[in-house]
Amino acid sequence: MGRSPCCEKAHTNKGAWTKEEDDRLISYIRAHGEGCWRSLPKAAGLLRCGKSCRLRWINYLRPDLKRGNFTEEEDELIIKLHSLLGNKWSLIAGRLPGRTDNEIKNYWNTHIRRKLLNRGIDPATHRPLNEVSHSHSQSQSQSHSQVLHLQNQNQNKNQEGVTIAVAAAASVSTTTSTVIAATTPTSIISFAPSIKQEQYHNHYHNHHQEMMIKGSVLERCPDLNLELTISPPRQQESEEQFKNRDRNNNNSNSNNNNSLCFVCSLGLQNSKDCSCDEIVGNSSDGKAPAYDFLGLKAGVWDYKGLEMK
DNA sequence: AAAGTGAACAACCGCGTCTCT
DNA sequence: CAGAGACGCGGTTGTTCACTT
Repeated sequence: MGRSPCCEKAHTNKGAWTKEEDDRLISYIRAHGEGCWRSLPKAAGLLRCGKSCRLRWINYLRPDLKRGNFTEEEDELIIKLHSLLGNKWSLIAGRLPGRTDNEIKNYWNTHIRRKLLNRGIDPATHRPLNEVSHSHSQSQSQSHSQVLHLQNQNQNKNQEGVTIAVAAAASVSTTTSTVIAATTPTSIISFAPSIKQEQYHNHYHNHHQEMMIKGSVLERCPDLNLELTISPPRQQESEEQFKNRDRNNNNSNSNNNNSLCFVCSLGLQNSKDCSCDEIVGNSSDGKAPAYDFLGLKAGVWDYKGLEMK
């Protein structure tokens, strides 16, 4: 049985949007908010498919879009994130305020891909082009699938989910500066409801495979450090316990006053999104100053947060 | 000035996943 | 639990524009 079309194609416009259509869409969403894309076109008086409206709004009309050229820092961040996440454009876009997945995807294909090739790096694997790499492509796909798996699992998260502590420390080097990024070692991914710790171990292979995943990420991106460990679910921790732990984390990092938040690291000091005051990053050895890489505020890496804001 | 070519990016399409009934 | 509808994502295509010949 085939899938029914998302709209009556015979009665919908296609191709470039007109100013009038844009205005209709904007005013409708201003009045009623986003969502219900299927019914939106009719309600807004647009002869468009709901999907098309959603895409137009998200990629072009949304008021919080940044537009304009990508900065060198954004370039490097995209490369880092891509080496970690692969073609998960929406996840990457979630870490770049004001940028859309489509925009980043296009930018990758037109600019960054070439840039990496000029550097002698394979944009698909982030490895030197002259490196023949059967094993590398294997580990690459493995780590990407692991990330994907984490994402998928987390989409099912609920109150009883097992959590996985993630110590993610990363340094993002740019042409103008070096920003050290780190999160608390107790960063937590909320996990699938139905997967208990034992199941997790079965599901996420044995220790050996775990090390391979870590290894593959580190190999491709030596300044990224991902530590996967098991911790009790966040929900099992009382509010007070959590606050205490959070406080301790902050205290232990009181010397890291040089930290930059994510927004500032992109050169957007004084932006409304700046969160320098809230920086909680640290590293287990206390050596690295930290900023909130991947939005890991308060040590909690809610993986869902990696998706579109 | 016109034709050809490639880059950039907006938009479309198909499919996987989630949610609701 | 199954099926249908809705949404979101990633790959691909189409169009426009700038540059070169």
